[in-house]
Amino acid sequence: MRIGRMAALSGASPRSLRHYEDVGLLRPARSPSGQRVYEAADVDRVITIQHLLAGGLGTAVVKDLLPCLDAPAHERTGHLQDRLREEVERLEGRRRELARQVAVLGDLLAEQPPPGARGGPGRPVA
DNA sequence: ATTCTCACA
DNA sequence: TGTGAGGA
Repeated sequence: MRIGRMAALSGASPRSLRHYEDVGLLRPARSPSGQRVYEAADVDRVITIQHLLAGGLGTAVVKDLLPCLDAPAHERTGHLQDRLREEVERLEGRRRELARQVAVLGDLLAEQPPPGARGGPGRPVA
């Protein structure tokens, strides 16, 4: 199938599909005229890639996990699981850091006097 | 009508 | 990642 159909079936825009190829996530064949030719079996792969990307993984990480996604379920090394756990830990750490920052900014905001008529909001104070 | 590459206020 | 140009 060509890029248009893959886009429709996977939900990834043609733009994204070309991008995935640029970063090495996909290697569709080419027709003699230069058009990308995708295998029907790649639809799942593209969908999985989108899930991983949506989960906040970088393209480098996703690229590293591709062999796991291609390998038959019975001969997986657990690398995928390890990597996902690693990412979850990293994101949870970030979540805690963000919560801390939200708390700090929240406190600062609470200390601010209500916006008055003069010297309204938006004016940087010295 | 589709897709391709390249480039960007 | 979107958008548009210019060509096949």
